[in-house]
Amino acid sequence: MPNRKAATPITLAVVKTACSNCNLHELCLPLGLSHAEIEKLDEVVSARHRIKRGEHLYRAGETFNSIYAVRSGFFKTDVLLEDGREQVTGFQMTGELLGLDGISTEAHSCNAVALEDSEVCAIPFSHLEGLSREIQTLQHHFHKVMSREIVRDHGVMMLLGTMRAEERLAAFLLNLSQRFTARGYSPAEFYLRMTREEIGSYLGLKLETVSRAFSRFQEEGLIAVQQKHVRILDIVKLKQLMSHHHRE
Amino acid sequence: MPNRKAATPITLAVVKTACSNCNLHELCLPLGLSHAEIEKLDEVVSARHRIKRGEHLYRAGETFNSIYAVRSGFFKTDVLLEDGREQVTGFQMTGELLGLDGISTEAHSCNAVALEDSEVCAIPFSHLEGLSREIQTLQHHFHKVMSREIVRDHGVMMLLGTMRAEERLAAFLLNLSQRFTARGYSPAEFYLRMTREEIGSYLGLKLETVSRAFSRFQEEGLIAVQQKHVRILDIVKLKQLMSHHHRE
DNA sequence: CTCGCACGTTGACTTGGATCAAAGGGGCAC
DNA sequence: GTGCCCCTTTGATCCAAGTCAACGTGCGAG
Repeated sequence: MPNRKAATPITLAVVKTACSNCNLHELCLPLGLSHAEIEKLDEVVSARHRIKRGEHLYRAGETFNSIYAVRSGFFKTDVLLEDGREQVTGFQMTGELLGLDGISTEAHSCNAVALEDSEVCAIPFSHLEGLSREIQTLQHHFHKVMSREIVRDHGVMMLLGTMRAEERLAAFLLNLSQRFTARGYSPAEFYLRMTREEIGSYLGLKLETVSRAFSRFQEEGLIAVQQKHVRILDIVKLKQLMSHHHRE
Repeated sequence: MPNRKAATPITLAVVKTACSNCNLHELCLPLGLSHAEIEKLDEVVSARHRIKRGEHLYRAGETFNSIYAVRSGFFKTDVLLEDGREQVTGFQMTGELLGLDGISTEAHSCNAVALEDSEVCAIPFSHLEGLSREIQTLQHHFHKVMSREIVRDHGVMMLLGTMRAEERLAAFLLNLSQRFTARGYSPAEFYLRMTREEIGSYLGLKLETVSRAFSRFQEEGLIAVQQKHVRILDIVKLKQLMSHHHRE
């Protein structure tokens, strides 16, 4: 029961971020914190930024200062090779953190691009470290988030290293479905924010292969797809696709 | 209590670890700590374990309690799919940490296997968190290590997602060379501890493809390879291999 | 030391996904 | 509203790596 609402009247001069007013508690950094602890976190989370579709939140090589929590919208992160080859390393949605890769060298090691108009909360990393020396729950949760990123990356390595094209796309769709569900959206129907080429880059496939796999899934009645709109029709078969090896 | 060089081969009582006596300072967790701080870390690093070649340090699904620092030896980590497909997610050598993936769910998410007789220092994770609330340098360095793991994984995703077989093997050899160098070994000559199949699993290739790529490199005078012994003859060309896209 | 078997190499053939090409269609800027 | 360009789909062909097979070989268990 926050009584601070009454304390701050209508004055909205500064659009200060406030984790305590944010409905992303259960997805984002404040998970498990007491109300008093969240208010401490409020002081650390400096500001909210708006990023328009197509704009960079940060670029590889830039100095690392803050990590970012996605308040609303959708991002991709990617790495570029000198010869222009691109690997999308992840897609980030509401409540997920961006910039963890920058801690190691104090410079961002990838690009973060908004795939739709988005808002992020910037969290100066040194402040976060300070606060997590005070609040054990915050420290532990932050470690879990970093570790989860490592586990996620291992999952992608498994996908890229051992799966066939259709398995990869099935895994991708099921992962999206599960993350939309966790955010209160439909598990079976969603809009993709990324192009076929970006999906392909993430999955280690060419855009034509992604497109063909979508068509095949549709032919077989697993999904209904029209451009970026996807409806999952047979989630069971989609899951089975991944557990069968290629030869039956 | 030091001077355990003449370790009796029969009594394998767990030897007390001491970071302060360990020559891995500059690679391992104590990096940047003062002498007094390292002594605090000594109290936390509970014990050293010997792991014989082929034995598991931990298995996917086991409860997570500690992370491990490789004191000597060589490990691989891998993830298994239900249908038996395996993805090697990494190779760990002296001074590197194992088990970071277990923090997120409090259970290990992969298997860690010794590729040669090895020793590890177990670091109970809750103690490490406790100490890193006290010692800012330790906290920050631990965060850097986790972040470095994420960056490394992104590198592997790039490799798996965009590179051709020979580029992958070149990247792999150069990475090993660089890590051996950092440990004071020759940058140009080393023994592989893993089989062609394990290399293949890590690189998303079949063992025959790995073998053929080795042979090709040898034909072209880039390396001399005989079984697990590798000598790099032309590091410049090996690096060039990676920056050219497939078509010239 | 030596014997057996796991590991490695090489060849012939197959194939899944890449490449090249061409033709819609839909969303966004104006 | 409308026009253009990017995104997507689909077809035809190619090729890098996978698969299948057979034969070496060197290491470590005994």
